[in-house]
Amino acid sequence: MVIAESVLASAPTRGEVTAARILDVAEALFARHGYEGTTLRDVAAGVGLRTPSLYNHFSGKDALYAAVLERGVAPVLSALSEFARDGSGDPEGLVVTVMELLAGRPDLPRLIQHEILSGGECLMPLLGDSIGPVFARAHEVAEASPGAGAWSAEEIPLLVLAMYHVVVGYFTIAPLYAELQGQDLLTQPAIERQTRFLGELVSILFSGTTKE
Amino acid sequence: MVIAESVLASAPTRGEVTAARILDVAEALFARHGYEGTTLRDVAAGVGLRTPSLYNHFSGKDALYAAVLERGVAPVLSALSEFARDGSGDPEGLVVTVMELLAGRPDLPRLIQHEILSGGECLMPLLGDSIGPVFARAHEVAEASPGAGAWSAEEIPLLVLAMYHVVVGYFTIAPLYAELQGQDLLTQPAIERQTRFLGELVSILFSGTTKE
DNA sequence: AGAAAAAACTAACTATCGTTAGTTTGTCAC
DNA sequence: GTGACAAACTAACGATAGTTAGTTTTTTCT
Repeated sequence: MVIAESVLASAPTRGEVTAARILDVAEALFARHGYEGTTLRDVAAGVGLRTPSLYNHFSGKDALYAAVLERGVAPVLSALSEFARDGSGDPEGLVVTVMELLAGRPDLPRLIQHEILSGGECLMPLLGDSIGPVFARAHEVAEASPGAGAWSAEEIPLLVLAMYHVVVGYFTIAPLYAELQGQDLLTQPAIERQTRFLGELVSILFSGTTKE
Repeated sequence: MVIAESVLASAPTRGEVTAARILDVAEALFARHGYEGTTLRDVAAGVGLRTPSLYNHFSGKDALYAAVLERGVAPVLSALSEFARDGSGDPEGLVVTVMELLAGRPDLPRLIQHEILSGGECLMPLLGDSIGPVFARAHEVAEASPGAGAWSAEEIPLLVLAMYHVVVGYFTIAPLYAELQGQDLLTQPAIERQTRFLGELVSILFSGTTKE
């Protein structure tokens, strides 16, 4: 059996194609109903398969869930790592990058939030050492900002958490907001507005510049 | 044994006592594992009962969940309504009030987040017209602030959503943060720190005052 | 074309879910 | 005390979950 192919890969196997389709359907269902609320029969039906056929691609429900989570979280983590790697990454650029990433996969934030609410036992192994550097870099940026000293050292992590929640929460509350205010937050103009808003937020909170 | 009774109420029936205990256990379990992930057998075991005994107090799992949600969400909604009722409520006071509320019931934010992730179909009937006035009042405050015009009209709802997510998200991510950074966000000093942080955030974002 | 491997299928098992029926225990008014 | 009612119990049902075994179809390689 030919193993995973990289950049110059050959055409994907039939099995790899259906495996990807399974991941797509499972991601949507896990994001909407959580792990316990999602049934393998629903996943199979979404793909157009019978339940046992899933076992030709994944060893079980747990493994499928882990695969969905890993595939979904990977691009975000790599963006975070790149931001924290060299000292050149600015928070505003990170926010824009992450927003573009999530806009293309609006199920991902809900998937991650479900995982976090359930304790994050499946997410934590994936985080590895991608998170620590982000906090470190946030400290650097905050201290080098014009309004230096505005935030105490113990407040920086709270600021990072706050930014995380604002970014992710926007997507998770979109369905409720649609029914509550009759406005779809996931349209392209709405997402662009939110991205602008986040940019201003970062500018105010990290650089200490008041809005003009 | 004489139990603590509310201000002017008669003594609670034995049934009311166990009903309250059922609600307590169910709230904790629903908050941790969500609706689908919580089993009535676990609820009963947590109370020290057999599963069918739950049906002496609630007509089924759905009704129990609805009761938990209603009891949990009521104080928050009344705080929101009071904030929006007369024009005197300031955002900082609201944030402090809500933080005190949630600090006393740290399961509540996770319960609400689970509900929102699942579409909020059970939450929405409870919201009624408690939410609209909050947005309206936010507009008033933002426009009457010293840095008036700093936020455009279309950004005010985003600001309200952002504040909501920062407040609620703090509690939902606490368990993961504990394992990730080895720090418990739910201790009293940590919550007081977060409350101060939120106060500064509101001050900056609503009043337009830069941190000194 | 034909053999071998991959990937679909049918059928069914075990466990556990929410729920119901019927019974026993406990509590309180008279 | 004794009857009446509330609230616990035991036993079990039907439905559905994840999973396995065994079989048939489809693809792939020579």
